[in-house]
Parts: sequence; structure tokens; C-alpha cells
Amino acid sequence: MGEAINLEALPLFRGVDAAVVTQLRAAATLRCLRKGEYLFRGGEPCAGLYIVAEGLLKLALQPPAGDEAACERAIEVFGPGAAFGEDLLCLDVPGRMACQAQTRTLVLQIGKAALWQAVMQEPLLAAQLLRNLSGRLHGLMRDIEAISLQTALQRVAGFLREQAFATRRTWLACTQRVIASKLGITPETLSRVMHRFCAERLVRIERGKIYLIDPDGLARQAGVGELAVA
Amino acid sequence: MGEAINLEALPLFRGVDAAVVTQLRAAATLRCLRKGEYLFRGGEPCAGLYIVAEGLLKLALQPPAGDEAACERAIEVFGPGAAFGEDLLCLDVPGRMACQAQTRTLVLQIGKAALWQAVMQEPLLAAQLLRNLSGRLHGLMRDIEAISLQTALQRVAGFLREQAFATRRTWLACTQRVIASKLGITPETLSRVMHRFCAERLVRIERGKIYLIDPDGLARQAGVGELAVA
DNA sequence: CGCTAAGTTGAAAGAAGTCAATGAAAGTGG
DNA sequence: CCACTTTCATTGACTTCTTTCAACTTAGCG
Repeated sequence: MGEAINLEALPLFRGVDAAVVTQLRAAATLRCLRKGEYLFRGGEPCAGLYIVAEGLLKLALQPPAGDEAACERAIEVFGPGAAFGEDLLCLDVPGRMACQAQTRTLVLQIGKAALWQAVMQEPLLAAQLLRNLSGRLHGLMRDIEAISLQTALQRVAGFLREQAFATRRTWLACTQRVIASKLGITPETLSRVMHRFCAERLVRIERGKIYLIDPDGLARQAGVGELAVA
Repeated sequence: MGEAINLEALPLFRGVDAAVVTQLRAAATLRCLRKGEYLFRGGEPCAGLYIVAEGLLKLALQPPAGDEAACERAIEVFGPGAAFGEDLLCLDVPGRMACQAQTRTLVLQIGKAALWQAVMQEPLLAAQLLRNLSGRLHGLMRDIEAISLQTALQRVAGFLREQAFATRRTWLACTQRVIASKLGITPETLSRVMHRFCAERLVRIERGKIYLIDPDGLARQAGVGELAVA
């Protein structure tokens, strides 16, 4: 199933000349990562543009050199269909981020040379890359806003709501540790908040999966966060 | 002095065909903003790519609708030479950011149409836009890291150090309110930290300007004081 | 079947925010 | 040029959210 990823269907290649896409697919290699394996680590140059076919990847800035104590902060989490790596590709500097598989993950890798050649042929591809990058930029902006002026409770509620919107039913594909890291809180805090939501009948936790019972109630929590309900 | 901005000298246009740059300059309009004026506000579509010639602009997400109580969070601050707006241009969705002049500011505006035409002619320009966007993305990543796992004290120290590196001598061109917002802290906290640094002889505050006395001491405060290469 | 990692829960400590009052500076207009 | 208004900065006391530390439970896996 892994190799059958349909590049044309991805937003990134919408409108892009079919011949160019075909050419890119030919140049692409498929990498398979076990849970915990790294796609790349800090310091390594980025090998190309990556497209997730299956699984889940965590992008995090790793603490500067042997500074063991500091726990790393997850910046982005990529699921199927996500494209990333353009940034490192463009900057050329190694950077300190590490990208680690959270489950068994299949990822398509398009080499720098092939990508550039394609961009030269088809400027629309450049436009789509810019769009992808812009989307990521705005995602980070929203994250910064959330971290800066929302409580942990609001952020978790917001996160769950987002997930509900995306996958329509339930969710939780990676450890709470990673989610907490992405939200900028400790696993302890996340656990407490989740159980509070659970007590308030907003969600149900069952065997590591989370069922959203009351998306509207969650939205209320995420929003103006007031309402001193008993 | 304002109109004499030399586009070729900007990193954004390095290596780009001179004819294309000339063409862009011809298409560009110069906007002059008074202190406090908005380049654009949330909801408005972005008119083009902006390049700061002179002054200082603050990009912030404004609180969702009449929710006046919530203070906004500064995301980026742009000084002379900075280029931005590509993101909004690419996404087309209005977004909620507002861009406000912090002092009298001159900014060059390159319309969407002209920019796209140029990109089609000269793919290298697309590459440079990608690079610019990537740089901003990484800046935000570092910000997220700083907010999440550094104390206010460390962030301020880090910020001052950055400024020292950039302008080599002294600094403070906008209100502390804005700096605090950019650092994700309150003005009160910033004031306290600054005065603490002042007491420890790391900086000197004088008539709204800040003189860095001891960059190394500051680096030590900023965290794992590395880069002690005299 | 134990082992290790992940999650839960409680109590205590700390960092930063809020509120509020004061002081300083800067722009406005007579 | 001075009085006035407004915004910005400073400082203290208090509050609250979040983290930290630690102990304990659960679950997954060789």
C-alpha cells in the first residue's frame, strides 16, 4: 500500500504539469522508518523534500549539544500527505532540528537536485512550495499565539477540536508525551486536563484512544474560557 | 534618503537577473506610514510583497473580533531590509494579522501581479522567496523553543545578545511594550528583568536607550553560556 | 513473567501575570 | 513657552497557573 501514494492528489502538486510530477516520482525514493527511528537529526543537512505517505513524524529542535537535562520541544507533527523539508533545503544551513518517527512510517524523499530541476521547468511548483511553507508559517504563528495567551486548558481544548475537525471521529496516534510537547506543556498537566474534560463529559478516554463526546462544550472551553459552571 | 533603497543589495534579490529587478522596482510603490498607522489589518487581503526601507513594523495577530480585553501578541518585528507578505500573498486567505508602524516608516510595496510575473520569468527569484520564508519559519521555531523552555530572564538576555550582535553597539528603537510582546512577557516583567540586569552591571539604561556593558555576562544569563570565543 | 516506559495523582514551590498606584516623558494646543 | 493630556514605564502586593518532584499504577514487549 505504501508505494501507491498518489502525488497528483496532494495539494502540493495541484495544477502542476503531469509530466513534471511523473518525473519527480521517478526521482523519489521511499524510506521506511521504524518507530523511534530518525529521518534526520540536528546537524545533518537535509536530504530533500519529504512527503509522508503513512505514519507520523515529529519535528523538534533538539537541545543544544549534550545538554541532557533539557527536554526537547516538538514544533510540528506531520501525518500522511504532509510535505516538509523545503525550509532546510532552502537555507542550506544544517539547523538543529531532528525528525523522528512516532510509529512505523513511510516517507517519500525527493532529492534536492530533482526538485530544483522541476521548479525551473514549472514555476507553478515553486508557487505551491511557497504556499506550503506559508501554511506552516501561519501554523507556527497560531501556535505562538496559543502558547502566549491561552491557558493549558484552552490549548488542549483547541487541539482536540482541531483534531475532531480533521479526522471527524476520534484520535490519538502518538504518546501523550509528544502531544504535551507540541502544546508546550508537561505530560502531567496534559493528563490532568484530559481527566478533567473526562469528568465533565466532554471526552471519553478508552484504551489510549480519545473519543470526542461534546465538541461544542470543548469549543466553549477553548474560547472565552470563563463560565464558572459548578 | 528614503527612495534610494537599493534593491540589488538586498539578499532577496541576490543573483536575480538585473532586468527583472528593474522591472520590479518600476512596478513598486512606496508607502509612507506615520507612527501607529497600519500597513494592513486583520481581515484585509494582503496587497503585495513588502520591503522595509526605513523604520520599524510590528506584525501581530489581533485578538479575534471585538474581544478587546485580550492583548495582542507581536509575532515578528521588521526593520530596514526585511521582506515579508509573501505568506499572505500565497495563502490568499485574509488571516488575522495586523501590521503596524512603530515609527515613521517607509515601505516598498510590490503588487501581486508584478511579483508573479517576475517569478515566472526568473525562477531564481522564487528560490529567494522560498529562502526568505524559510528564514522566517526558522525564526518562529526558535521563538517557540525560547517561549516554551526558557524563563523570562533568559529570553530577555538572549534578545539583548541578539541585538548586540546585529547592531554591535546599543539599541532600543521601539517601546518596551512591543519588545515585551515579542518576547511573550508583560511589560512589567520586562521592566523588572531589565532593572535586575542593570543592577548586575550587565547593561546600562539611559534615556530610553540600552547600552550593553557585558555581553558575555548576558550570554551566561541566557542559559548554557556557549560561544565563549572571546 | 518480569522489565521498562508511559501515564496518573498529590503536594509543594516558583515563575509570571494581574491589579493598582505612582512617576516620567512626550506630544498637543492655546 | 507653558499647561494639559496621554501614553509609557516603574514598583509593590497578591494571585494563579504550571512545573517539579516523587510515588505509584498500568500497559506493552522481549
